[in-house]
Amino acid sequence: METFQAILAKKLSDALAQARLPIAGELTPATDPRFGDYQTNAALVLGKQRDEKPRVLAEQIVALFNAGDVCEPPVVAGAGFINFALCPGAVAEKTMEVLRDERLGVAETKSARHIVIDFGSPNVAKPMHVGHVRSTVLGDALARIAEFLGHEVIRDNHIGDWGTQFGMVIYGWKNLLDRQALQRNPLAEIVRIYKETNERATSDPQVREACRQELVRLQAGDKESIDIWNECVAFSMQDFEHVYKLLDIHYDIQCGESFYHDRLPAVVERLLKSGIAETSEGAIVVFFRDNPELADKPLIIRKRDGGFNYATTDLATVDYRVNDLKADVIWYVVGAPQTLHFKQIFEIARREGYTADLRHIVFGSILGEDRKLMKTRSGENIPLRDLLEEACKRARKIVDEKNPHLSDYEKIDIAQTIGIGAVKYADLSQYRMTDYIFSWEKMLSLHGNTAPYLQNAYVRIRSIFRKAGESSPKVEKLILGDSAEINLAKRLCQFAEIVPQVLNDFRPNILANYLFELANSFHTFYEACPVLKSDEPTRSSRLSLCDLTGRVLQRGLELLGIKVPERM
RNA sequence: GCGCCCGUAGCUCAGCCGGAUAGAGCAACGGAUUUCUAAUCCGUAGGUCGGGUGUUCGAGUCACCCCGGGCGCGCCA
Repeated sequence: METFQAILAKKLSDALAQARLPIAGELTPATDPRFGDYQTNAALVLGKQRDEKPRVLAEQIVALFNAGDVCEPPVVAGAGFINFALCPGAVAEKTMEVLRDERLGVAETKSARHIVIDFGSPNVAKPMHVGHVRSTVLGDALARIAEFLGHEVIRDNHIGDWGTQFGMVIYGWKNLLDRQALQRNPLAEIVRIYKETNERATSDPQVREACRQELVRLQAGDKESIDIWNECVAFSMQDFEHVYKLLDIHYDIQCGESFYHDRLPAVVERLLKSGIAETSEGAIVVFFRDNPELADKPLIIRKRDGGFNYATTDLATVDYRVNDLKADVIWYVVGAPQTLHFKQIFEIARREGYTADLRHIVFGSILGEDRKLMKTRSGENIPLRDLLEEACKRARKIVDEKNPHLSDYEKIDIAQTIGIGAVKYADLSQYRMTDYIFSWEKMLSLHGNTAPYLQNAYVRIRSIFRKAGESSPKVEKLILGDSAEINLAKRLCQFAEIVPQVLNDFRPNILANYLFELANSFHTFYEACPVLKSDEPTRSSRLSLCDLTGRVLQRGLELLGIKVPERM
């Protein structure tokens, strides 16, 4: 099934061929309804290339354009734009096609890739906090969309389970652990001993040295150290799993840093052998002398003391993903501060001859109302678990107000769907690069571009079907009489154009924005066009539009990792 | 000091490869409802796109220079 955009683009290139003109410009949705439904700037681009008058070229193109029954004869406007207005009949037919299609018109990609997506990546012995929200939610949404488009996706949780911090954790475990506290709340106790050790180490060189010794023992495979480490990892994983369950997120593999531990020496040896790395001041370092941007920013892959660092791990990770997992694309959904680091890693991978497409998907921070990094009043990171539970609690309050008669069981479920959806949507509806200000009021508002607003549109549709006592009707032909009906139908046909766009530049906010506009179009339709009260065949036609709108909303939100309730 | 990112309505934000008179939501103001969930819709008002110079038929978008904010720059991850 082809989108209108694809059909018109094809017709345009046919017309250009007939006019003996090369393909130029682009065919995009109209910037304003006054210009019809689609527009092209082809004549403007060609005019510039060939030094001819754009409007004259546009007239030539229009004359040769075979509109068929898809659109009205195109119109030249402005400096040389060509505008296309769809025929209502074609819209009705296309909407029927979408209605009959499981995939709602979205084509599978013709070039399926093996994509490893690295997202989330929490640290062991530290609770997941707000800082992990964006990576986790964004990575999951990209994974869902890539999968839907037909790519083979491996979701990898690159857990921080092997850093320097373990020297401190193990020291704390041996010297400061409160067994009872550990039983009550394991992660909190592990965090406590880590923090306290960290403080002591800062002021006391002896403690620092002891921690270093613990780290050496762990890395040498000492049994007691490994046991403690295992226990800490297990406790942390429990916390992660709880959060992932709440968020409805899963991973295909969770190869943390420790997974690569015994591969690190080989990485360094290889790079030394190939001459990419060299010894400098006792450490093994990679220089990028011929790269102006990185010339003064070398990367250490083995410390003077013989220890490896995260750069080494990341290089081993590239190796594993490409050679063992057969990835030809790797997406790193990691915050902006690590931009330089990934430039260095990618550059080394390139020098080693890796051809996989490595992308650092950068994103901004979540800020508190004070415009600073979101923290608790005492300056601590806010545990993600608390944040999500707070979201559900607040959503519950709204459900209690709006729909008190629902059962308790139902309310819990609905509150979770709304609360978690709100947190995710607040993030995904924003361009990923901008820092955004976290606000409960805004994200849980029933007005505006929020998850609850979209969920409510879906709920209203479900309500119609409950009242009708029937499921989607069988119709042969849609009747698009009212302008609200035509607009809604056009909007529904655009879903297939929007979804693939998200991956152009990793912008789920494009999809979020589309869904918001769809919900708007639906509400306008809902106001203007009675469904159940109208006579056949209008009734069935409108019921079909409702059905399709519901399915697109549901699928679209699902691609963002957000669920819809049946009532709220 | 060098590098990267950001600066758009009172507030929160869209605006991908340069395209027509810069758009939403919230807040403000004015209308609509004995409802298919008003948890809504329709309308009004609100802007020298941080500032400047340049590139061209055309710049919020590209280049360069300033201003303001954030982040990063060999032995943490």
